[in-house]
Amino acid sequence: MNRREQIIEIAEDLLDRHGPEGLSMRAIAERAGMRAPSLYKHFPDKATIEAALQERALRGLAASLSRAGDGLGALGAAYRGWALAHPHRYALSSGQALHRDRLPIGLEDAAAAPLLAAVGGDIDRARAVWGMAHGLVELELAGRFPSAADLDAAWTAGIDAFISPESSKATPG
Amino acid sequence: MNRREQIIEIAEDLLDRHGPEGLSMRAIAERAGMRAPSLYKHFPDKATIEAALQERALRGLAASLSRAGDGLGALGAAYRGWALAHPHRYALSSGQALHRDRLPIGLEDAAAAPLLAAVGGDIDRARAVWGMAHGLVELELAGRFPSAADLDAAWTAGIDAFISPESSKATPG
DNA sequence: GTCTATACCCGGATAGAC
DNA sequence: GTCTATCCGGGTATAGAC
Repeated sequence: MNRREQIIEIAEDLLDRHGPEGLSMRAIAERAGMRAPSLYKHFPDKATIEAALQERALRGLAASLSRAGDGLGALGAAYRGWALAHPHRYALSSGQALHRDRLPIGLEDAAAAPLLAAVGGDIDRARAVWGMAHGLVELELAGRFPSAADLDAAWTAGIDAFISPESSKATPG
Repeated sequence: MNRREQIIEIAEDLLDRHGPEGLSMRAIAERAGMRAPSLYKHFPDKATIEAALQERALRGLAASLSRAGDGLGALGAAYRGWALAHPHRYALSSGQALHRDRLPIGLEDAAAAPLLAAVGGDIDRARAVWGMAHGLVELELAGRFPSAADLDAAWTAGIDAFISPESSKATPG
C-alpha cells in the first residue's frame, strides 16, 4: 500500500471518529506524521481527498447491498445497517456535495442495481423505496425520532407497503 | 414589528438566498445596517438566531401541511412543494442540528399530526411515509436523481404503495 | 444600542529552503 | 517529500468609548 492510500485510510478513520468537521488538512497531516503543507505533495487539494472518500463510501455501501439476500426486506436491512455502522461515511456519500465529476462512471448505478432488481425493474418504485430508506436513515441519524420509537416496526411497515401483492403489478410476466 | 423580528426576517432572507454558509453574524449585521458586535445587544449568540429560524421553518411547514387537502397524496404534494420552495429553510428544520431545547414543545407533533391522521393513526406507517417524503425531498434537492427522472411518478408510486387497500388494514373500524 | 478595535479560534493553500 | 514561515480568508465573541 502506497503512502497515498495510507493517507486516505487515515482520513476515513478521522471522518468516522470526528465527522466532516474534524476532517481538516491539518488533522489528517498530524495523524499521518507530517505537516499540512506536505499533504499537497500527495494530493492537489482537499476536494480530491473528499472525492476519494466518497468513492470508498459508495463502494462500501454497494458491496453491502450486493451481499444482502434477495428481497426488499434484506436490502433495506443492509442499507440501514451500513448507514448506522458508518454514519459519517453515509452522509458523505449521500449528501449534497457529491463530487460527481471525480467519481468513476457507473458506480452510482452499481449501488442502485440490487434495489432496482428487487422491485422488478420498476424505476418509479425503486426511487420511492430509495427515498424511504434514505429518509428513514437520515431521520434516525439526526435523532428526529423519539428514543422510544420502534424503528424496526416503521421499516417493516414501509417495506410491507412496497411488497404488498397488488402493488407489484409492474412485474406480471 | 420590533428590531429583533426584523433581524430574524433579514436572517431568513439571507438563509434563503445564500444557504447556511452565508448566514454569518457579519452578513446579518450588514443587511441590518449595523456591525456584527451590535447584534449581540439583541441576541445572546448565533444559536439563538438559528433556533428562531428553525421555529419559523417548522411553523411554516406545519401550516402548509395543515392547509393541504385530505389524503396522503395532497399531503405529500404539500410537503414536497414547501421543501422545494424553501430548500434552505427545510434543511434547517430537518437537519441534525435541531435546537430542540429552544423550540416550543408540541411544535414537532403539530407538524406531524396531519400525516398521522392520513394513515389512520398507524404510527409505524406514519414514520415510514415521513421517511419516504423526507428522503425523496433530500435526494431531489441534493441532485441525486438524473435530471430526466420523473419524480412526480416516483412520488405517485410511493404514495400509492401506502394507500393500497390491504395495507390500510390498520383502520378497519 | 451603536460604534471601533480587537482577541482568538478555525480553515485551505503557497513559497521557498533543505 | 519534508519542513518552516506565512498569507489569506472565514467565523464568534468581547471590551470599552460614545
